[in-house]
Amino acid sequence: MSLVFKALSDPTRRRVLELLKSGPMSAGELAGHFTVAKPTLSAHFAVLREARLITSEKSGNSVIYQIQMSVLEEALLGFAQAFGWQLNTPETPTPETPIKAPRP
Amino acid sequence: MSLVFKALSDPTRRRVLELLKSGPMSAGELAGHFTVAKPTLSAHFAVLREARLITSEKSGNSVIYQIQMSVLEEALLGFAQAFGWQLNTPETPTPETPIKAPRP
DNA sequence: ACTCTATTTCGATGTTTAGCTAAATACAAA
DNA sequence: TTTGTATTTAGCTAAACATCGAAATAGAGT
Repeated sequence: MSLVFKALSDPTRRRVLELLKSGPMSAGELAGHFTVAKPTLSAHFAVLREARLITSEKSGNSVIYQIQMSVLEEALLGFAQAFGWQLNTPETPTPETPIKAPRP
Repeated sequence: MSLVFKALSDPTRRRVLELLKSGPMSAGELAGHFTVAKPTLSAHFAVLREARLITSEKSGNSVIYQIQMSVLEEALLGFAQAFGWQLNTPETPTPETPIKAPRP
């Protein structure tokens, strides 16, 4: 959990996650959205990977990064619960308050 | 937002927030819950104060710390929204899915 | 095999962090 | 005013971090 929050404490890394939210993307493509040097960005990738927030996969001569939403969810959920809060993700609606299936 | 996440990236600081969740507490009282030296803890307080997650107030010869839930909420809410998530706090139930007031 | 492109590793540098002990400060109480 | 308690500041070390340019690596295509 500390690793996740540490990863989230940098704007560049949060932006990377946001970009990956739309779908997997190569390191180079990601780099196009930032002004920092590629080695710097590569280090950011490493931090995100260390926190298991992203996974990498080689494809040809480029590296495709993919977000791990479940890890992000779990960390935020865990923290929110400690404060009596409730986190609803689109994929995981809370059983107690179902949106669909209105009672007839 | 970065400051908040940075503050949350340390277990001791998260624990401090949890303790303060139950109500304001003096620095000494808080220190009783940790094994780290008091100056170290004081530095943690400074980080939390910098992120505006806590406020301090002198009372007699002790300092009372108080959590600022709104700041925590705002940061987490802002982040959750960027990911299409929804954060429900007890004080701020979402209008779209009211728990109380079932339709007759 | 060579070359081009993409990405990471390496090495250097400056900044930040967590932790400590010892000293300073602030206030209360005697 | 002196004493005692609570908290912070000062000064330090060791470890971690951010950033860069340059070099190394991996694969694709010729």
